Amino acid sequence: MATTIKHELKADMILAKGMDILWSKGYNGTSVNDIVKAADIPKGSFYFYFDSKEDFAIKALQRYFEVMYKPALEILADKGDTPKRRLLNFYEYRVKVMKEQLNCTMGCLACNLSNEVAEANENIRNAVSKIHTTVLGRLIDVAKAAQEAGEIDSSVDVKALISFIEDAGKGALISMKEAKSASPIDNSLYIVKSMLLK
Amino acid sequence: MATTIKHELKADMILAKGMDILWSKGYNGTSVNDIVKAADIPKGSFYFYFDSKEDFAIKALQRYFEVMYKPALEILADKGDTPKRRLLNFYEYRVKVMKEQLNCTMGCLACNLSNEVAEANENIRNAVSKIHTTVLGRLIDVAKAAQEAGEIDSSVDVKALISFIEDAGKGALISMKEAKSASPIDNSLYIVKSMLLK
DNA sequence: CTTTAATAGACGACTGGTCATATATTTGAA
DNA sequence: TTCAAATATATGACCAGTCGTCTATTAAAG
Repeated sequence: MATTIKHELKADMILAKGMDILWSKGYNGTSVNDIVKAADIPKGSFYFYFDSKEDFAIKALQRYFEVMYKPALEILADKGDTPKRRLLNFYEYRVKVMKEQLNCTMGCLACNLSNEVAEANENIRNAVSKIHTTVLGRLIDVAKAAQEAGEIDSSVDVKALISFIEDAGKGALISMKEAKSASPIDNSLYIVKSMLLK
Repeated sequence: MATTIKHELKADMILAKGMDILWSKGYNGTSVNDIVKAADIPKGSFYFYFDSKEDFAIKALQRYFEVMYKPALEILADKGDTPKRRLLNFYEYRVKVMKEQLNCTMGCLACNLSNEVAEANENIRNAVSKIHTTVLGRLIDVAKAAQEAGEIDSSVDVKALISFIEDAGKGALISMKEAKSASPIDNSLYIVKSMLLK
């Protein structure tokens, strides 16, 4: 119905406005007041559009996946390039976004929330885990295709390698924020290339 | 003087009791009440021993370095082994502690605080940065020694490689907490070994 | 007039931090 | 050795403000 669409539209507007705060200040560092202020809505409205702050965070994660990961996954799936090239395009794209779009701040919303509350909040942990499992699965699929195409040596444990590279990327984001510098993510990309291109 | 020692001793006892909460629940997730409850002291006493919650966190980080990193750095400096072997001992020790002592929970206090509040709190960011810079410096020194001893190929950019491995370790801790599993840190160690032993 | 969408504001619990007061402990002079 | 003066430590009630949440009410739509 029209009302439902309108409802979803406004909920998405609140998510869009509030997501950045959650992203930069974290779950416990972000108050519902911060969100309603950013979205310029009355406080009472927040609970009309979301069950709770936790519900908001989970929907923000879903939105994050749609907005930030979908374009990256399209690069990964683009059949115009070889599998290995698509893998590298994916990694390069992420570094580019982090530098040009986010000025080496905020990092990854999913990683931030995971690191902050995964141990205390099972629902958020599951929401993040779902995203990371999906992305990792796609990456491994492409890497396997690269291996089958002879672009990656058959002796390589592709699943282990890609998981490792993905974790290295997450760690590089922590260092990036801590050092306020692009060098950790540049360095990560540099080593990943040397590993995959050797 | 005696009084100062007594003062420091009690402050350290409060730190010891409160550190675990800060470690597992994060900065914003931990209240001063949580700490005084864990340490079984009146609320007023907290502010006799610490200037603020931020001051407590910074001193907790220093204590974390003393308690958790010092033993690891001793392994790294142990002249009974070759440089490369010490490097591997260091990485193995950390995985062992994380599995046996921490049951694959909590991760690294410094990384947790860094990821949560580095962007919003300059003092905590500096405290964490100091720790990570120190540790990374020691690792690079040993890796350079390994290179000079011919244990690592002279073509390798040691600083870049060790920084990358360190970041990979941090990322693996995020995945470990998220997946509630040891496999990310096991996998990280496995790949690091294959990189250094090849 | 009924029903649903939207909102304002109050709710109790909790936040980090302060402070007056009370109790130990140490000090120096008698 | 004694005893007060001075200093260090201990304590929990209390502060103003904020937290996430909810309910009573209004606005709008059918």
